[in-house]
Amino acid sequence: MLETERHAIIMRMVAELGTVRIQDLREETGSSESTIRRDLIELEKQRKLKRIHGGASKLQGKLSESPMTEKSSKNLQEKQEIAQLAASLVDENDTIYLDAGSTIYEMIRHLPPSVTVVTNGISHTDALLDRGCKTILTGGSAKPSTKALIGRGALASMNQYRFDKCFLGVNGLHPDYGLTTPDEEEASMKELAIRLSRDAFALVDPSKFQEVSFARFAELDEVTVLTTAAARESLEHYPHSMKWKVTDQ
Amino acid sequence: MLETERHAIIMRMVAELGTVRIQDLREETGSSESTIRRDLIELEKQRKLKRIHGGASKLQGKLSESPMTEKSSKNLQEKQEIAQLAASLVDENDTIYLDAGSTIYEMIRHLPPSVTVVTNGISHTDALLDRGCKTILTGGSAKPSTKALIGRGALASMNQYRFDKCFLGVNGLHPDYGLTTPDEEEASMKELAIRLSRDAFALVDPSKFQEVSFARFAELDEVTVLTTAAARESLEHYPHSMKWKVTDQ
DNA sequence: TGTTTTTGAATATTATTGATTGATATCTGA
DNA sequence: TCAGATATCAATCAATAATATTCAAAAACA
Repeated sequence: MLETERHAIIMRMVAELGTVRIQDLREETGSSESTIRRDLIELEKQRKLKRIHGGASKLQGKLSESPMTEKSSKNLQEKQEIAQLAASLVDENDTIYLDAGSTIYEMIRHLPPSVTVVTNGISHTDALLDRGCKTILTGGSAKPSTKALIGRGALASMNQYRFDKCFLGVNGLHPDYGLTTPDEEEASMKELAIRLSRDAFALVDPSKFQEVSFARFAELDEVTVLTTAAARESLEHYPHSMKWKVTDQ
Repeated sequence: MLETERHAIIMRMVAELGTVRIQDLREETGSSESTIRRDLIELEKQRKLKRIHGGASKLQGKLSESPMTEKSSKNLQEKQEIAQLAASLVDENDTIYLDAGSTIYEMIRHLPPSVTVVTNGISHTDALLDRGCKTILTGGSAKPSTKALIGRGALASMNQYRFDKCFLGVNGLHPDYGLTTPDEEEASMKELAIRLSRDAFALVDPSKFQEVSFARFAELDEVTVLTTAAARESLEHYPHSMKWKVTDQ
């Protein structure tokens, strides 16, 4: 069994189960415990997972996987629905900001080609250009794990523009803690995007409800939250001042 | 079995399976292990696949390089030699600027991982991050054909930095018309890069000698020209004030 | 025919693996 | 809370597998 094959198996199991123990991986791959251990060390170094006593767990929030290798298909289905709703809010000739991240990525193929898009997601460029959109990247440091552009240069670069709308990914949506995301620098980008936009939208799939991540980037009433109809019942736990938009049925 | 046949088989299997082991390829082609090994080395050099311990896997950051139907392999060979020469001029911990373009791309895998790289070539990011370099993109509009970042935003973004060295692609090198390139906006980027760098280098394969393209971005003596030894005889047609560096023999 | 290129086998070098060890962390039941 | 039992971990080492290198035979070419 090749190293890459083992890594693929490990990542798949981690993605599916959330956490796995070394013994299970040993059986699944037919390799020895030492080898699995070494694999986990390697994968942790690549920021693909987190090692825990007895096994490994997936990184929460962080999309260590590329936009293509998606998690569960249910999750993907939800993301696509929300993304489609988000794209439907974009008007012809709008100038919009798109956050990095896989949920936002799903919006691209529903966008009108006439929009001008500013983004800090390097992975979005191919799809945006294919779609025919005018595509502008913020500058800045490329973050290896998510390929998001961040840092001083990215903020300065974004600050040159103003947007009709911005669309942001979110890792936690909590009544007390507001909108949060694991990376402080990405949080700064989101924060600035909101300030520079006439309207701000957060794409939140139901798994992010009641979750809290590290860095807060917005209060609950600063953005319009887009989510699935399935989450409708959860809405009562949040302040009435919030703005929501949910998908059909 | 012809070399091209084997290469076709290998590429097909890699494309279908994602990863293949050498033994399978050996059986499939009926060639010896050594031959397969040589094929894989060759295909890796052509950036068609990635060699891994025990076999080969397909490139993941691909998409970007495919439309670039590689010209003659002689041309590629020359580019690689020049790129290697260029990379050898980079010191540990340098901060450098890399132009967009395929010749410059070939430099990346020879760079010391300790360098900080600023670039306007979106296609370079994957390779730079794989290499472990600190990677900074200039912002700006993404040009669909070359995936270069250009325009006001790109210039403003680059202007935040200063470089030890910059490395530029060139389309024409002419005794009277200096260094030229087809796109005016890319020319502006090159021009500014030279101004912001302590040392500027142009990578010029021999087919560009005596050529003239649309937009001039530098005089002949503003940069050090890197080229192959094969071009040595052409050098006398150019002013003596120019600085050259040529590959070995 | 002589020359160059390609190939496959042999060998030396390097990387990966799995077992073993002692150390460290977690769990259990008082 | 503690101590003992158990499980997991990091480090090492020998065995194995994969790789690079070399060389001579075979094939392709002129």
